[in-house]
Amino acid sequence: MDGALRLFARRGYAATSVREIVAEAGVTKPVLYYYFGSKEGIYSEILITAWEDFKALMDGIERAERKGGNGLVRLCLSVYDWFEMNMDLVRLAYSIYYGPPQGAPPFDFGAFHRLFHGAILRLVRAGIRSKALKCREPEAMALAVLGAWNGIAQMALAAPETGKKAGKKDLEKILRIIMAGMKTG
Amino acid sequence: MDGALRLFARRGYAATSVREIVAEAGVTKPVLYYYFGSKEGIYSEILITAWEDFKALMDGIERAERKGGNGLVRLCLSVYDWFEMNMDLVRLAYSIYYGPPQGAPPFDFGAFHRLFHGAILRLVRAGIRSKALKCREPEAMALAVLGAWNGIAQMALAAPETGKKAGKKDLEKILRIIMAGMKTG
DNA sequence: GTCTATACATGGATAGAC
DNA sequence: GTCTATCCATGTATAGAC
Repeated sequence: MDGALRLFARRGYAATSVREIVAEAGVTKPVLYYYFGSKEGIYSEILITAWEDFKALMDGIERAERKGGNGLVRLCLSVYDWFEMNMDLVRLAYSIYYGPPQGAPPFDFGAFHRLFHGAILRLVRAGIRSKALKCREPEAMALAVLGAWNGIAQMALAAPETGKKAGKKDLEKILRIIMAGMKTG
Repeated sequence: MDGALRLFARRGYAATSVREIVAEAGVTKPVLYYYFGSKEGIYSEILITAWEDFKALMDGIERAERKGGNGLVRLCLSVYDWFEMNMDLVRLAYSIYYGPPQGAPPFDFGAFHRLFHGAILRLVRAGIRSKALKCREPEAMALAVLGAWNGIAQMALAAPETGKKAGKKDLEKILRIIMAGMKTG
């Protein structure tokens, strides 16, 4: 599954052949069909596994949040850490969520987006309630934060091409700029 | 070329067959090979044409800028108009620039990005010189603006799935929020 | 459970008539 | 320049031995 994900992320779903996948894993075709049933099968299995992992991460953050307060910036940075450890998955997800399905079976990539977006929105609202933030449009504010996160993540994804190495530090910097206009006082 | 672009954007490069392209255009395969040489040929031709078009747009904005002043927000909105008229192209471009090449021949999608980014950065610096903006980090500021643009564009691209219809108005709103922290006074 | 060998569809691309 | 018919590589998937 790791090898298949790497190939899907680097060549695309349709452009990756079963031959390449099994070669990468050092096995033969019947092995793949025995365990996953089809090319679509291994693809779906990869995504379901990743989704469970992401849900667990967000659950953990949510719990930590309840007993201590973590903050918008911290949330974004934690998710960014996960992103850096799962870049292949995110590359594949982005390319299909925002782009063409490439012949791959349907998958609800929006679920990742909604879970993250929801967490941001909750924190923004909490900030407004506690008067740490002054903005009257929490929805737009959440979008601005999410947009910043996406922007940096995408620069990192495009990095091999551009040479620019966007990272956590840039994310922090931009988040601060955005929030400068929203903070009270 | 229009039909091919539509298919590439909706199914992906590798997942689109020459058969489908010629069927969409109402011709036969030899016609495509006569005019474009190969599947890669028609793909490259589409992208080169789009790139010329985008360059012309940015040239026009640049000229208008020199004699009158246009502003960051206006620039973003103009490019957003172009985006809305070329969503198929942008969908394809995003999916390959940020994602896997899908077996398509190399193309410098970064050029679009650099041209837009450069224009934003110039306007930010001009704003700082004229003391309309107070930020000391023009690079990060430009990234925040570009990120906002990308965020809205991507929500629009994902819209068929999510049902949320992000558009020009949302872009304007978010740009205002971002700039609230950067404006002087 | 894992291999070799192969079935069968579809892919991109072309030959050759008109 | 545009067609019909076809070539050949590659694709996913499986049969059947071990």
